[in-house]
Amino acid sequence: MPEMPEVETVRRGLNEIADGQQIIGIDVNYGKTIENDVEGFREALVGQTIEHVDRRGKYLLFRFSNHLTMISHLRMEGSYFKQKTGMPVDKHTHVIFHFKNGTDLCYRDTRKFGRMRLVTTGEEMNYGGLRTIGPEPTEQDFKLDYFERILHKSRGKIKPFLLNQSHVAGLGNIYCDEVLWMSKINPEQAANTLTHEQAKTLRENIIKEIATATEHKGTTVHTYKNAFGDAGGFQDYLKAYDHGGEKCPRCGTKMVKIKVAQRGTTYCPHCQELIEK
DNA sequence: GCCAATGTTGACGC
DNA sequence: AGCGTCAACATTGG
Repeated sequence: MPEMPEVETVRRGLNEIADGQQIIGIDVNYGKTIENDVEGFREALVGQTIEHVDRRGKYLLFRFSNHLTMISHLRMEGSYFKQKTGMPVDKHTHVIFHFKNGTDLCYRDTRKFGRMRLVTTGEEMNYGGLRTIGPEPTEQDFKLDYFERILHKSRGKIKPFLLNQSHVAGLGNIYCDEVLWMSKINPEQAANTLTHEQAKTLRENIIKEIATATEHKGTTVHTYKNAFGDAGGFQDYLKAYDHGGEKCPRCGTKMVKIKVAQRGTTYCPHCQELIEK
């Protein structure tokens, strides 16, 4: 369940249950989840205490007492949950952190795409997508002049542009369709043809949408229950995503679902008419 | 059986 | 170099 509002919701949940907890053992049931050598990972963390969990874009950053940081990315279906030590886990639970207080922090991921990597704190920005990650989608970090500058350099369509985390962090397929619908911009419009007004509107909608979805603890679709973040309620407010074939809430035209950059994409052909240039 | 699913990345081409 | 495209990763559900 992983766009930024969902990851932020998970982060808040983790801070309630994992902050200050000492790890006394780790079970790894699927080795590929851990990008480090699994034995080294275990040895480095057993005995350590989780001080806090931070977030950058869709990446969770577990801060440990001994100057270590665990980068955790949930990808498509990763989730965390807590239970009492000794309770059984199913076959999709790949990593279990045993806490000294008699609880387990479990990582579950049906598609096995999620990854964890242990690095020295301060070095995390040198790994994976964090190397090139763009600004957080906030008023302070995501400036209009920056957005317009990179839009004009682009050679592609606006939707894949927004999905690229090096342009702006945090948007995924759901919120991308939503902000384009809100902004009345066709997902296939060339990014470098957006007008000043369109760029301004789109930026404001991105900031607003991510904040509002986070307030609602994110969106839950096609996923399971009982995991952090899955208490999300924002699915009730989605206008475009998952509404293909239904009437546009703004104009009543039938919404269309197409494929853009290999991702399902829903939009209103009337409100979001494609402007060629 | 076929396709699609809240994501990222490495390989390849221009 | 940098950007865009697309297959691959693995599993489940319609």
